[in-house]
Amino acid sequence: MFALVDGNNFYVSCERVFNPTLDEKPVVVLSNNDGCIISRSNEAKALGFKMGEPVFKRKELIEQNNVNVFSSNYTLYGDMSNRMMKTLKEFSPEVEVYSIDEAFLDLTGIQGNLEEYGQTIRATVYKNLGLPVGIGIANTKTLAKIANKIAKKQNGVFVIDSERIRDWALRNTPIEDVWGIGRQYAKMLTNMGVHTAYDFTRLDSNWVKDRMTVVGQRTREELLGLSCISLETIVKSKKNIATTRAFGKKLSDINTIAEAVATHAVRCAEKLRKQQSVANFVTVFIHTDPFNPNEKYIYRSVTVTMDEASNSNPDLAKAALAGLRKIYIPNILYKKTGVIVSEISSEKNIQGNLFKTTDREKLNKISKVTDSLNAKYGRDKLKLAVQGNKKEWKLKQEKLSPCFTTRWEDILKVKA
DNA sequence: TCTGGGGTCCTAGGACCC
DNA sequence: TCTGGGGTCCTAGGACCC
Repeated sequence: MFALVDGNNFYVSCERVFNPTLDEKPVVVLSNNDGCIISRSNEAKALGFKMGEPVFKRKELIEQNNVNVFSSNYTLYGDMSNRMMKTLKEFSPEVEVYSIDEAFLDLTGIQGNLEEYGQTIRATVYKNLGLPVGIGIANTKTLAKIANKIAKKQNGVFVIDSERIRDWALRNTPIEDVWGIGRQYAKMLTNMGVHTAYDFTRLDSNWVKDRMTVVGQRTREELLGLSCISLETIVKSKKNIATTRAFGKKLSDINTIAEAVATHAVRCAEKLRKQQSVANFVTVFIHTDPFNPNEKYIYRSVTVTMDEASNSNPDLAKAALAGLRKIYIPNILYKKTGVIVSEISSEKNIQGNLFKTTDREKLNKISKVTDSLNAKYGRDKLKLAVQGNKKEWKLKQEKLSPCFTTRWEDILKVKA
């Protein structure tokens, strides 16, 4: 049996933990650059705020209802997430951290009533962290997802442990709510009269494979109660790593854009080092505002191959900046840039370059010192000169809450 | 004025090999 | 009329997830 534990309105709930005056009030959390609404309290959902909506389109609704608005504070949410996962690991030896707010637990061998066990998990997470979660339990991950959705509408825990309940759950799950059925497939299926998860299971298996590949076929099997997707408890190293951001305002000057590109490249290097990998390719892209109908949309990108795979800040920044110079066109207002590294392999066995003698020892030492200083004194305390100081490209974060759990100055003060 | 930022997997088709 | 029969590798594009 699998349990899917999922934080309710996770980002909003994290904000509420440290600011109880937000309880029972409409709250929304925005995406980077304060662009879209990406987390909503139940009260905000009731007011009609939609997931992913651009916030500027709902200014009025926000003001009329005194909605509390926050920039996203990933430092806080990430730390709360780690703490939540730690608590969950007390309840199962096998935990797959599926996303920042979700985890699958292997409940094989748990004695006694699973519904009660779920309620105990819920209560413990709430006691330890103040975060509300919903828990779905079933014998396949896809069914656990469905159970989780039902749990949130009921008392927080729902168990699918009989054919009768499975049947009922499938008949009451709209096809677009099934894990693995996205917008395109939902549209196609609805047009054919497939409206619920139950309808989907009635389709011919080969027909499903023809039109939705083996992935769709697996989803169907999982809904039927045949487990095809196993628990993945080992964190796999990433095959691509990206750092991309829109600018706070549109930019044209190459030097300012270069600061952003160098900083994104350094961020990629840090992520590589964290998983003990090196990358061979560095892709840089830059584009104008895709939403402005009055200007031509321009998107340019290039992939630079480095002489040797690397994870050092200067190597990646150098490659990324060389790429930027290739694609940059002057006198254009750009909106966003990003760096993506790929062809990732282990840092333990790097393929050397015959014509280059890299002092890798030295580079690694520099990286170690840089990482430890920055861990202690804050991100980018030690940085490359090309990363600049002006931060003109930085994103908007006008409504950021403090980093309550990760920064000494931000610790909550209580008056007694 | 204003619209996020990450990832993964699968398949078809083309280029190439013998 | 009729045009072999295997393979591999790579890429682009499309689907999905949070």
